[in-house]
Amino acid sequence: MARHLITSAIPYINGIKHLGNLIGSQLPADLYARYLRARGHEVLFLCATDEHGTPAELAAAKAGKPVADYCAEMHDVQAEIAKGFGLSFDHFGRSSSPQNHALTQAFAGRLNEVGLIREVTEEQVYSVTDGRFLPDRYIEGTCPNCGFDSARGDQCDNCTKQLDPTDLIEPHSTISGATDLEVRETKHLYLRQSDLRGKLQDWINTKTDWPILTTSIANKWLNDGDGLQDRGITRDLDWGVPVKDGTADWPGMEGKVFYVWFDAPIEYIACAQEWEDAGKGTNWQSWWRTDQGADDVTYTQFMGKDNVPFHTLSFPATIMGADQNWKLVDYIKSFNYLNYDGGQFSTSRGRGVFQDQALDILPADVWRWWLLSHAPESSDAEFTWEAFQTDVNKDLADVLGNFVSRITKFCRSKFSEAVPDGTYGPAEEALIADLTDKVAAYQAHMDAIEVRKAAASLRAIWVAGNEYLQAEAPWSTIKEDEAKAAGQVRLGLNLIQLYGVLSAPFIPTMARTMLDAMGTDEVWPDDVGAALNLLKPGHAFTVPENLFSKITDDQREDWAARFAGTRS
RNA sequence: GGCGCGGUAGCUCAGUUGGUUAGAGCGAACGACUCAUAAUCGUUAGGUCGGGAGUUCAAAUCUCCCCCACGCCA
Repeated sequence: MARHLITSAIPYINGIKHLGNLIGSQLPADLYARYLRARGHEVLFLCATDEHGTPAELAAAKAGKPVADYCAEMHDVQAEIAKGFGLSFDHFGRSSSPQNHALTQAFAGRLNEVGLIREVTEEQVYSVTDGRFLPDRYIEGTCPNCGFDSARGDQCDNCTKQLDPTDLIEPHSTISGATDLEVRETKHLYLRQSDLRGKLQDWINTKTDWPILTTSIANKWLNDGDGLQDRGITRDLDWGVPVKDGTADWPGMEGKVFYVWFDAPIEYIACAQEWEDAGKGTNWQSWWRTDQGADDVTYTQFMGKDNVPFHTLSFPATIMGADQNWKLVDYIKSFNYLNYDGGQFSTSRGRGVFQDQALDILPADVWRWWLLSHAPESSDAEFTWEAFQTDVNKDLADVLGNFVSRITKFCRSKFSEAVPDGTYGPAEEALIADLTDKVAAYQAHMDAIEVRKAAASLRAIWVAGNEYLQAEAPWSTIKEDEAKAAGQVRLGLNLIQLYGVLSAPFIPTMARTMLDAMGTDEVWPDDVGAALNLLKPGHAFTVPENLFSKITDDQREDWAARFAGTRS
């Protein structure tokens, strides 16, 4: 038994996420967490909402609510959706928690103490009407190069020329439309990441087993141009973690907050503290401090590719720089994007299926199975309604669901709703040997977090059951040798139990239904032969409702039309 | 413009350090079966592995050039 710390990238607070966000981190993380727990390991699986920054403030303003209230509400909404998808977080925290405030400030104080913080005075555009400094992308005006009237402060989308906000003609705030903009001086803190470049490079170089996607992105940032740059870790905003030097005030930094990308990863740690404070566990330090028991912890992070630079460099820079025995990540599993019907999912245009809508139309397990079996591991993946329909109908209804139906109903009609008494012969021994290999392959893929391959091997295990039934044909056997047929049915019923256990990480609800119908608990089949003898003759079971009803053509067409356009 | 991941059967994808007739699932055709959600099982067809050149006894797999798609950055 080992100890595994697992974190999923924390979703941003401003609204409900689409399916791409789900398969990009939370869902595979949950798969892995469930698998490791099933294998008997000790797991701490954490996630949270990422709540600070300008987009949260703007979303709250749009909703006409104080930002703190807005975030609290949206946190609950996201927590409910996560529950709906069966995400088995040990705690779903908030980056705005008091624990994260204190820890973020403590990290900053420590980094300052060891000389890794420098102060920089820079000029930024201030909007008098908005009462705030404006990030470049929130300023628009006419491009001095091409005359395009909606050029942003960082770049003109029309002629692609890179701009400074001060280059714009008739600049205005995109938040309020205000034109009374002025340039003001403001002071910010920078983390001297460049000082840590060598240490980070050495560390990344040891990670030869990481996905190429992960290390290539890290190396690019370490080596492109002048190499890793120092990074501003503060902002002129109201909503965030107030800048402090540990617990002391930071002269000249009054009224400023830490940049969201500084405090968000620290929430991974603070979340463990929240977990303990919520009474869900004890000794959170034993998961995060190598001097307090975390030496034997394996830490795995899941995220989309856009998050990789922050997890391979910025956050490790914080951890290494602090030099206080904080746990570094052991393995980063990163994902590409899921596209929707030939294009991108678009939150702004409401294109694609959002998580709440997905749960409205179909059970979570259906989404879990399709998304996981098509996880964008090696490249971007493609969601189409046609593929989704044929895949889930085939896999979940025809291969798995129908297997459960045919064997339970056959037993009920020819024997009873109890496991019949019959022995296993050569055919059954051959199946056990075959399944022993297939289960080993499944475990190997799960251990390696090869999500698609694990799904394929699980499916092969389901198919093996149908192959067996087809070859042995108990419906024919029973006509001349009832005892032999009884053995075949007993094996078939035991297979349902086996499938329930093995499938649980992917489709926990259906798996639960299968195990409940068989009246058994979840016991991992370390010995497949023993596992297929778990249900003894006489053991009562019930015939479950169909595990999954197929998606009809009408439903598919309806949904395809409904989610193509704008979300109301 | 720079960089990154890709470009393998109709579709979605596998292909370890280069090595016998390039694989899987879906879809298709045909056949078997009839217990079951008209489900299942089997067989077959199908690819000059984006294009070109090179290295090698041997390349989807290495090198160079080009084309295409997507993404990131400036």
